[in-house]
Amino acid sequence: MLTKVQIRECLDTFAEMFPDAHCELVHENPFELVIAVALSAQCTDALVNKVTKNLFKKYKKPEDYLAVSLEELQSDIKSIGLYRNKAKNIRSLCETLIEKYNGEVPREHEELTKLAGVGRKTANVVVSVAFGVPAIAVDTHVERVSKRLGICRWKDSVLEVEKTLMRKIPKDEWSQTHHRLIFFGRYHCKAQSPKCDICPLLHLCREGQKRMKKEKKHA
DNA sequence: CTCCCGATAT
DNA sequence: ATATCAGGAG
Repeated sequence: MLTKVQIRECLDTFAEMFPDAHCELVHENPFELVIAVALSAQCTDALVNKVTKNLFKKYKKPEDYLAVSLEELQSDIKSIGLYRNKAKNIRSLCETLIEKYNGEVPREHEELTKLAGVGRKTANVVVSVAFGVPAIAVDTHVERVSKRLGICRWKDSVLEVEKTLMRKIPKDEWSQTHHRLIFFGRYHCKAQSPKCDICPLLHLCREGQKRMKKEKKHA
């Protein structure tokens, strides 16, 4: 496990590598963000953006998603995968927004998680990106990077990872760090072929050092 | 824990 | 061919 000073070094390095990391899901309002994040489960941001480009032209309000057949909505998001669940969730989510929230996206985390297809991670993204509330959404990248670097433990659950990160990172840096962790994971510390050979944090990364040794043996 | 699932990288 | 992708629900 990394020390407080070592974690500070990680945060500073993330800042140098990705100074303007941000939410890459294209959206113009909280409603579009909720839809985009709900669609993004087990799918790349790039693909979500490709689909929402047309989707957000066709569907502007919650009512619009309820005006078409389930099959039509499925077909509109099919290329994203998990499309049956996601189409069902979006319809249910829109019904709830209309019935309980006057068609608006609620600002409270607890209310957000009551929406179909919106779990803890998605709610964190929405409160953080749409409403400016400090939060750390732990997705596959944040989890992988935190575990590889030793910011948290390998056996930690997603919730434990989030708690650890909140404990070890100053609150006013949560949202920024969250996006930098994602960029670091997405473009540098990748799942399949991490760039350990050029990583500025290799000296404090057990996992990276292990990988480099293996690579040497293979060569 | 399993299932949902197409697109893309390796 | 297989792993992975801004996860959530049952």
